[in-house]
Order: sequence, then structure tokens, then C-alpha cells
Amino acid sequence: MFGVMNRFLSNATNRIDAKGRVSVPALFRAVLAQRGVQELYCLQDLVFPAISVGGPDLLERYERQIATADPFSPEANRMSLLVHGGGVFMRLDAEGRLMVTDFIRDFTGIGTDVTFVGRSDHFQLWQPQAFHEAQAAAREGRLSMSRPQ
Amino acid sequence: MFGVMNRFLSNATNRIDAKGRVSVPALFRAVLAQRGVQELYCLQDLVFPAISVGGPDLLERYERQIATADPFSPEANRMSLLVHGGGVFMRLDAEGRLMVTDFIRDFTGIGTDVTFVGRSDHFQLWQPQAFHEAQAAAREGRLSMSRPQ
DNA sequence: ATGCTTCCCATTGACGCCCATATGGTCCCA
DNA sequence: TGGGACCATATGGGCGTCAATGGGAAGCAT
Repeated sequence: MFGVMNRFLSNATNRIDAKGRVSVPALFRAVLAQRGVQELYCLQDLVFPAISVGGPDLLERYERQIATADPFSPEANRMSLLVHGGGVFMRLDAEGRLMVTDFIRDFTGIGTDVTFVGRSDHFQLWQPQAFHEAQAAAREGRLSMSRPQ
Repeated sequence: MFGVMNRFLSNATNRIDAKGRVSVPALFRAVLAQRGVQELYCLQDLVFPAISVGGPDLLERYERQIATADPFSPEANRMSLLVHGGGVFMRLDAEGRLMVTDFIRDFTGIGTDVTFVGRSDHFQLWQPQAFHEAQAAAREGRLSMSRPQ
């Protein structure tokens, strides 16, 4: 019964309005609601120019990684800088929209539209063009981020 | 309910005014208030050109770390010098601002703006450009490592 | 007194909360 | 099977509130 609806799947592109808001696709909101997620945790992807969005569990997964290191080591310090300092909490408004901040725009190159991409246990925000190119590259088995010429 | 919002997360940049004051982001002030922290303890980060800010528990955590090391080791000596010799107490004014002292400016290179960086149990003050560069460097360093489970 | 700090109040710009409209799809029923 | 009512989603915008900032004036110390 819940085999499909409890994961973030497929993708959709929505427009950012004059106030910088964009609607999260209803399917993704349904998954969030089913998981009881109200506070969204956003983090820069480690490989692609995309922002990962998920519930508190997404943050906790990264924190477990940090916890395996000596808390005063440079490694733990660097990871915390990324995970805690680079992460952002967000809430959706009553209509299920989120604000596209400069933090998101700068890292993704997003301008007027956002592509929401399901990643099973979280979803991502992409600049539409960048997403299509990354998908095409992945289809051809090219894993590098370098642009085709 | 607020299981995650009670930690210092994300980052924000605010401007220093003509009197040398800067507003601590409201989210961070909320965390301080929730923890009942009124006196802030500030010390230099062990790795980065940043000032760490937290409640008395921050000092205690560093002291425990020093206690675990051989008291005559160079590392314990260095930490004690930084923690005990370089620490400073601060208070926020009624509007939630703090004074950016020369102690902070000299160590961080902060000029006109301050980037506040969440570190889970404390937060840090960075020169904005230095923060972006350190984050980019940390992300590069993570590329070769495995993703967290 | 002079410089610096602390307290207080004013401004403004951003964000959250609310309601309105459009658009596309689905379901029902004739 | 086609038309139309109905509904959910995406989108637009008004408006109040609050955070960030600026600046005056009163205390404090040197």
C-alpha cells in the first residue's frame, strides 16, 4: 500500500515567484507529511551543484559520520564546518512553498526555475539546465562534473 | 518537537555598525535563550581563523579535553594557552548584539561584516571570505571520502 | 572633559501568515 | 462518450510583524 508513496521519486520543475518562493511538488510534500517531517534540513551536495533537502534524519546521518572521529581532530572540525555551518533549516509556508535564498542560488546557479529531483530518502534542488546535463552525462556513463564541449 | 532546532546550525552574515556592534542572528539567540545562556565564552578555534562562542559548557568541554591529555605534552600546553589565556567573556546587549573587539578582529581578520557559523553546540565568528574559502576547501577534501551511511 | 560603553527608541526592509485566482486533471453522470 | 461540475495544485499578492540596523543620550572610567 505504501510501497511507492513513501519515497522521493521522479522530478518536477516549478517557477520561483516575485518574492522568491517556489512550490514543493505535492508528491514530495505528501512524502514529507507521511514521515512527519516539518523542519527541513538543507545541505550542499558533495558532488553536484545541487542542494539536498530532507528531514532531521538527513542531518543525523551526517552527524553519525562526524561522531566516528575524535571530536577535537581537524577532520571532525572540517566535517562540522560543512554539515553544521553549511546546512540550513527551512520550513514550508501554508501552501507548501519554500524560500529560494541566496545560499541556494549561489551554489546551484538557480535563477527563475527550480527542478525538484527525488533521491529516495531526500530530494534535491537543481538548476533545470544543470540537471538535464548531469542526467545526460550519467546516462552516458560519464561520472565527472566537467561540462561536455 | 524542537529536537533539532535547539542546536546552532547554518550561517548568516551581518554588518558591523559604526560603534563596532553586530547583531547575533535571531535563530542563534533563540538557542542561547533556550539553554539559559547569558554569559558567552569566546575562544580561538584550534584550526581555523575563527572565534568560537558558547556558554560555560563550551569552556568545560575544552578543559575536559585538556585533562585527558598528558599535562606536560606540547599539545595540552598549547590548548591551555589558547583556552585559558585567550578566552574572553562577553554579554549581548538588549537588542542581541555583541561588540566586535580587537581581540576578535586581529584573530579573524574581520573588517566590516561578520559571518555567524553554527557548530551544533556552539557558533563561530568568521571573516565572510575566509569562511567561504574554508568551506570550499573542506568540500574538496571530502570528495575522496565515502558518503555517510 | 574625552573617549568608550550601555540603555533606549526609530526606521526599514524582509519574511511569515493569510486569502485570492488560475490551470489542469479527474470523476460523475447524462 | 462527451460535457460539465468538482477538486487539487501551483501561483500571485496584501499586509502585519519582527529582525537587523542606525543613532541619540545618559553612565563610567581614564
